[in-house]
Amino acid sequence: MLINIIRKKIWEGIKSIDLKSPPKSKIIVEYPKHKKFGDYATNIALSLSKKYKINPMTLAQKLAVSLSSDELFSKVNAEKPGFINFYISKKYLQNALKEINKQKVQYGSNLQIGKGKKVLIEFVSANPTGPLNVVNARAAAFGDSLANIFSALGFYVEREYYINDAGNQIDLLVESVESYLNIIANIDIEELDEGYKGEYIFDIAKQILEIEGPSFFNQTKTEKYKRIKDFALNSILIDQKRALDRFRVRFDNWISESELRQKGSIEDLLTYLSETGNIYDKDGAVWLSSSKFGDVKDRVIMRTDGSVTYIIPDLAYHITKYKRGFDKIIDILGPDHHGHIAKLKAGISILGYKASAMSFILLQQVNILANHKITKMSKREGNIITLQDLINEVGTDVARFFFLTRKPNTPLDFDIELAKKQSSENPVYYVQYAHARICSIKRMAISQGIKLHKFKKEYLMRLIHDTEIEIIRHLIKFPELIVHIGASNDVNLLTTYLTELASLFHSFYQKYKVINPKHKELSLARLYLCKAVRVVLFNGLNLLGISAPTKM
RNA sequence: GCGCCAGUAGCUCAGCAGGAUAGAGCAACGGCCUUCUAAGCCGUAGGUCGGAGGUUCGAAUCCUCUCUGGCGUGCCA
Repeated sequence: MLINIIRKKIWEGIKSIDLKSPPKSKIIVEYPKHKKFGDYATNIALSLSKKYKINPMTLAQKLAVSLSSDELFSKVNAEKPGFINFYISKKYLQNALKEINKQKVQYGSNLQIGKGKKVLIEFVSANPTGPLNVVNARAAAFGDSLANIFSALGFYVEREYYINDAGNQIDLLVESVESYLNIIANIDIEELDEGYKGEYIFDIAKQILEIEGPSFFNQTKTEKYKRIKDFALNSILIDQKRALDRFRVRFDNWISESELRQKGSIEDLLTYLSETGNIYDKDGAVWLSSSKFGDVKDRVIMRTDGSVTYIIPDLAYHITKYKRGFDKIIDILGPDHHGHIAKLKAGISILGYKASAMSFILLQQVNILANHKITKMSKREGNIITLQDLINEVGTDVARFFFLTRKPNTPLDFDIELAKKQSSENPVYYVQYAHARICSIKRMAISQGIKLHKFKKEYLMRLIHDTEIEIIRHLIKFPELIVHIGASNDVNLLTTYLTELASLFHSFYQKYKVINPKHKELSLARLYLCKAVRVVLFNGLNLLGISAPTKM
């Protein structure tokens, strides 16, 4: 990456100037906000000036002079307070296209970063009590794209979905279905007040009756419970998977809570916890001393009735993540799991695992706006907008892009009406259109006998206009951006980046003609530039899980 | 009460690995299709970055306080 090359050169420059001892501080190289300050800039002279008691400007000038002979730069300037601004030479930029077009789908990848380290990303993990909602959709888009980015950075990534198929909410689900069964069969007309109420519950009840017939009711209570539970869970999970599939999200692992419980992991965990001496009895319940490990207070882990609270199976589950040897464990959580993080971290520390290997990304809520008013959704009440609905309304590409333009921890108002109405003005189309345009140009070029295999690298000199150079400048930042996102999890920066690239390209398209049979060399050079833009648009969209159409 | 998140243009939001004149999209206004797709381009207008202090050569960005909104703070998951 260019940014690292520059860092290295600055470092060498510093050594060549006789400072008493070379500095240990990191060399920060950044993109200046304004073009007139060059392509890259460093504040190293400012940050070193204090330590060495030198005037920052003097130091900057010295460094600038020593670096300006490098052919990578057309100019190296020292500026006002003590910045050093680097202007990349046109020749370097022109030649950078070769690298992009050579690497193609690999461009932007950087396998050296992850070096095969194992990353586990758990996301969505919705309760199997109903269809996926819009927060789940946001999590799906975000988690999947983040996983794509980690893969591009050379990590070994697994996407994981944890199925909470045990606990109170499952009992409630079964009771809800049962009440509908009774209603359909005229055994009872009362709807369950506290139960889940969506149409899907009704459908499940109907299907059970269709399959089992009236003899269903002859079974014992426990038999019926098991029948309903198995059928309902299966049906809901299939539905969730189908929706995720349409959303282009595939999980590597589906981990079932009840299976974990069956394997005895809860008992093992409880035994281990009591051995560590971090649990105690109080008020007839068993408590975890989580407050000693950063939680705001101690938590009940076993109720007076002997059942365990949610934290225990979840902790048991998280231990498997460590045991499976992941170096980096990422949980993407919904807003309601906010209070859960401290407990989990405390538990992990108590058990002697490194809590620092875990990171939690909290997604804020998604409000659905209808008639410009927020509609409160509740799975219990069955009035949710599902992922399926969302895909039907706006499509996978739009929905994914929309979710990914926001950083995770800002709440997101999703105006369905607007998204539908403005679908032709949506930024995703803007980016996709740039891609489609390039494909269109390519088709036209071929039809006019201008073929890229006749391109020669000497033609690159013909790319001299600001707009052209500007595009290349942007293109070479792509790998740097992907690395940055891998470190910061700021997936939203990629959507911004692609929008900027599309904007530069549209501008170029408007200003210059690519195909001109009278100027074959120029045409081929521009075609080559287009190709590189297409590579980056394609790879970027691909990382976001969004299609790159060749025609629109 | 305590904790977390947010507060930036009329609206929705970027920017917050401290940097040099705070950005985009939508909405508004004015232009551009005989030429590779107008789902596009060019231009105009719009801001004391919630407020007050502090750290720094330098703060939208870091720290403290404060106001507003959301969420969490279950022997629910």
